[in-house]
Amino acid sequence: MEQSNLYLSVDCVILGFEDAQLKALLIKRDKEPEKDKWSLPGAYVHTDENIDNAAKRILNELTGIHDVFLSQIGVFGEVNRYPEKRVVSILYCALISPELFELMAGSHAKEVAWKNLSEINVLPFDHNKMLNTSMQWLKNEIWRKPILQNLLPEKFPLNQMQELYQSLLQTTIDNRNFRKKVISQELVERLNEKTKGGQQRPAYLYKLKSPN
Amino acid sequence: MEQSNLYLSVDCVILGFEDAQLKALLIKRDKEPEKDKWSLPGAYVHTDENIDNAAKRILNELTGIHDVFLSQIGVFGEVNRYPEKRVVSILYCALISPELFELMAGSHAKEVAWKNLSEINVLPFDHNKMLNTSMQWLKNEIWRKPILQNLLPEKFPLNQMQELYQSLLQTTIDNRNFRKKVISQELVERLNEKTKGGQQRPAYLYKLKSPN
DNA sequence: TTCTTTTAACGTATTTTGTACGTTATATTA
DNA sequence: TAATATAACGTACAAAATACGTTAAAAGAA
Repeated sequence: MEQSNLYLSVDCVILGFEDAQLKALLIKRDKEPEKDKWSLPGAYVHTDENIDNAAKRILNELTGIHDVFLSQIGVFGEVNRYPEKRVVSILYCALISPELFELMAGSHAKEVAWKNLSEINVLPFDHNKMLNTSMQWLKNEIWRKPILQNLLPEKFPLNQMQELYQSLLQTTIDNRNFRKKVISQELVERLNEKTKGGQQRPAYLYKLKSPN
Repeated sequence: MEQSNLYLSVDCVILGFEDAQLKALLIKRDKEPEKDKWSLPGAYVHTDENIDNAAKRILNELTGIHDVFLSQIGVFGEVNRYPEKRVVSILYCALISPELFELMAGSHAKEVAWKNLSEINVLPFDHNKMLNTSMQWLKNEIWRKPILQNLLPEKFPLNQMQELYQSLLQTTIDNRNFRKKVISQELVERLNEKTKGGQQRPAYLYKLKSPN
């Protein structure tokens, strides 16, 4: 046999947007190596398990998050990326709205928490590289519909959506051009409802248009 | 241990363009399963081997091709994609000009040959899916420079390049617009040479501009 | 030598897409 | 009802993509 002793894992970069801040979901590891360090949620793929399903399972077991749209975005297979064993990892990414999900640490996660991207420093293994790859991927894919699914609440005003895009892309966007774009590309649909309780003119609410 | 007995392989879709035809490089398998069938070149990744390097090594061992720019384009990990064992495969793709490379079957390849895409029917395992994924990837990536590196001869007339694009994209392209595009995007550079021996007006030769 | 055939080379007008930019409208609170 | 805060919107300009027909240079035939 040409090959053996190789392990396959999945790691997840789950990005969340809340209070105009971009956050990533991390777990505090409850096992070696790097025990007690914060890292991306990840675990081994079972031998009889489809990789996409493994990603969903692992994310759910570690963090309690379920039913999110996970995109496979890369393979991380450097020989020494993980100590002791050769572990090749498939990276998945999702963008979600933290307020829509309840966190529950499980399996080898001692804790789960959202961390502001700006506060995240050194992560174990090649997890920083994974985070960077995810951010890059996101900038390329952000105008496609399915990615937004779990990111915004069901109904939202356009300026909230615009702030989200600005955070993700790290730029400012002209509000008129932003409106034109999301409407012409049929990303959103205006509802007959407005925001309430603000201290100023209310805004129309929108919802994501389902992809055709 | 949560997982074991999982294998990692690499498969390669090598596309070539010759005589205005798009071709794929296949090997005749010299081992089970699917012995004597034509399939994509592929083999196991070694435990102590970087995946990109594995792709280069495997391609070279099976087909004799070396020094090509291989792009990683996907992970194929369905549980039953391969009989008997769980093998997850990483797919690599390259586009090359057949005339620039000499083929030499080796390792578990009994033969190597270019096959017109139109002649390729059922391939073993999920190799048809891999081929489709490659074609799709290619349509998205075709305007980026490095992909063309080994596809055209060193010097070529623009109409040859246009035919190539038309084959790959399966459309017709207006020749004036095509010229405008490749020049404005600085993909090519005109040489002070013309084609010879044709039975009509000679064409200027171009070369690929090296990426900055 | 000139005429015919074949393919190369090229420019302009139009449409579509993206960008820049300032004013008016509608709610709340004082 | 006046002041404040934010939502909503349209137009002019630039850049990119598309559609389209004519002239130019060689080879081969008459």
